[in-house]
Amino acid sequence: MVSERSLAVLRAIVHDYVASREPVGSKAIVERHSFGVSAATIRNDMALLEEEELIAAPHTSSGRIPTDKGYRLFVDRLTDVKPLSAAQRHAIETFLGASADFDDVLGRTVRLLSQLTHQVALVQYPSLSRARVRHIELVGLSDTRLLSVLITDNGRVEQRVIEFSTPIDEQQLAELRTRLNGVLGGLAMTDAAERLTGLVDDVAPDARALATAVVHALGEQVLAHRQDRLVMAGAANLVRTESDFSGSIFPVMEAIEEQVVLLRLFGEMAADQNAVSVSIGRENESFGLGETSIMLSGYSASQGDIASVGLLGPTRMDYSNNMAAVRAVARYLSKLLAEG
Amino acid sequence: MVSERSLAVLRAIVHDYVASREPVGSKAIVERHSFGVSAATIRNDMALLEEEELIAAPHTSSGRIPTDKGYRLFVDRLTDVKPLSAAQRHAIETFLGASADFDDVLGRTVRLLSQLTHQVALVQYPSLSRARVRHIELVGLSDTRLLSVLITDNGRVEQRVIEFSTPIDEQQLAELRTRLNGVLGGLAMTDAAERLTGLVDDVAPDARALATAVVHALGEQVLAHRQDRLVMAGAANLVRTESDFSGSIFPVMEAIEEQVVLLRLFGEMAADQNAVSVSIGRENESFGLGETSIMLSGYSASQGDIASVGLLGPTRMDYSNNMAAVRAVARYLSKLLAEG
DNA sequence: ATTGGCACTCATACTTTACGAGTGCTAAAC
DNA sequence: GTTTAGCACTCGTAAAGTATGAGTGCCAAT
Repeated sequence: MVSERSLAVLRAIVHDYVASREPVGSKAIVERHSFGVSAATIRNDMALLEEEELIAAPHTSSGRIPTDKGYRLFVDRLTDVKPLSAAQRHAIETFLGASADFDDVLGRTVRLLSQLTHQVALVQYPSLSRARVRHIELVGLSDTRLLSVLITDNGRVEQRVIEFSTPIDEQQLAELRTRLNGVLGGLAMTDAAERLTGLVDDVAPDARALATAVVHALGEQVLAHRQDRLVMAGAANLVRTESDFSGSIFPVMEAIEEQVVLLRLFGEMAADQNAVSVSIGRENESFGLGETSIMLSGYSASQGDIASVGLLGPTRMDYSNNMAAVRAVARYLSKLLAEG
Repeated sequence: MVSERSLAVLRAIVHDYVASREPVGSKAIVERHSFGVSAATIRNDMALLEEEELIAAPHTSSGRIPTDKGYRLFVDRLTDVKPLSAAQRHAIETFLGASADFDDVLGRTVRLLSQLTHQVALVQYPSLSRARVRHIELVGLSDTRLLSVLITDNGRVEQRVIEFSTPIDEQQLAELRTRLNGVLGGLAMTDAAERLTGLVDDVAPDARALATAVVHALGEQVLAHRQDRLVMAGAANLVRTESDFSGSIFPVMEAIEEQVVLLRLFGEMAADQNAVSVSIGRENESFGLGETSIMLSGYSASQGDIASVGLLGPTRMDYSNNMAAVRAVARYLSKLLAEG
């Protein structure tokens, strides 16, 4: 069992190592923190911590650095979420205050978060499932190409091009548009999706082909287009922290750009709206991100659709500060979207 | 004056240095290329090239590497644009073939180009000026918030949220929508912008406030929203080539993420549709990109709107291959957009 | 449980030495 | 005039040896 003081020592080690990037030794601890005991005592505590695999030595005779397990314990039990500084609060309000459309808000959000934390910030587009259909527009682009635009009541605009082998009949198109808006307008997406299936049957046979294709495309817009987009900012920060990675940051950069991996990871991590969940180091190994930590929090788009906002960085990061920033930004974002 | 053979030597040096990243010496040149002369002769040529500042020595007694001026000469006069390999052609067609909407096409384009060149690929959104208004949709999001959606005949969808201090009258909104579509539908953007100004005067006084705000917002959507967006892919490639930079790539990454700098740079470089323009090393110093080369070509969106597509990477890059790739992708992109 | 003392470890920095790729120059050959 | 062989010289890099010192682990005393 690890004593209370041992844990305090762990906290000190995490703190100092994050700040200095250098393995911290017993002597440095007694100097920088007021434990009121000697270095030898700290050494005993450190031996304990090492036995528990909470800290490790990069080489035989050097200071210790926290292990992933150490960070985990630190995050779960040793850090109290300190409130943001006044300057940080102010930054959030000015940065997100003057907001325009949805895309814009998410864009500002990631840039803000990456500035606050000096890490790569990420935000996921919320699923459309709880939004309501506000308007559907069908616009012919050419004889055989059609653009369907789906507008939701929370300001999202989703578009899609539909290709036909035979020319589109303007008349049929207008009827279909009216009909779609009449039937689907105001419905929640999930309900709209259900309604879509039955819709084709009522259409005059000669307009059947058109209707089928459009309905199919809309269905995909609503369903398949679930939570498959991320916005990112601050990739340069990954370069800045490059020395925290044992190898190259190339694979990490690739994973970030690929998005697919991150989306899976986001999916697996719970997106609690009132907490910040953290995934540390090797916990992300299966995603090729064994040396990075990801932290995220849920935010609610209107109607209670929940998506995630968070950040990614080297395992050695300022968890305390970053968690506070993620939490604050997530809350502010929810608030902002609820107002709109 | 530099002899013909000296230039051939420069070509060899550029080629070998780009391939190996190592300063190339006289001996290596006679080994790898069949000049039919001895190393000493090559040395004489190299002395000439050095006098002309086309090559330089990293340290007194080592091989030579091309200077920016050397690359410039190489690009302007020594490289012949080789056609792409069959595999590359194939990649372009399969990658861009199955295209959906405009955003999607540009997204695929950058990813493709970054894969072909192993550099950071960039593509600029074309201005809307020559596109035609296809449809304008005004959708109330709440009492005081309005979403205006502008759809062009080439499939672009631009959106904007407009905020009001007083509640929106649904009736007035419907009228305004009908009127806007009636007046602007089918007009080219530039003409539409002109028409907008006179439009407010004809509106009933009590709807004046609404109309003014909407017209103002639309004006901005059309005009201000000119060429201010870039899509990027392959940032990881910058990390891969990190060793080609003397310092950190951090500032370069920042510039790329900032976009503003790049957009200025894009603006200053000519966007010829039939050529690839290249800006090398110190030529970009004023943009904080003194160690990178940028190359781009124009592509035409429908109706002859021209924007740029290209790439960015370390000065030491395979200009020959990359120029071919940029040119091919730009052409294919133009063709694809013309068809659509 | 804590502490001072002390031997031991080992990464880092520094110096020295050796090596060799590559140049520049000169004088001879073509 | 151009090309070439020869050779002295430079200088970065790698290898090897040496010193330093931060930091540990352990033990016996408090």
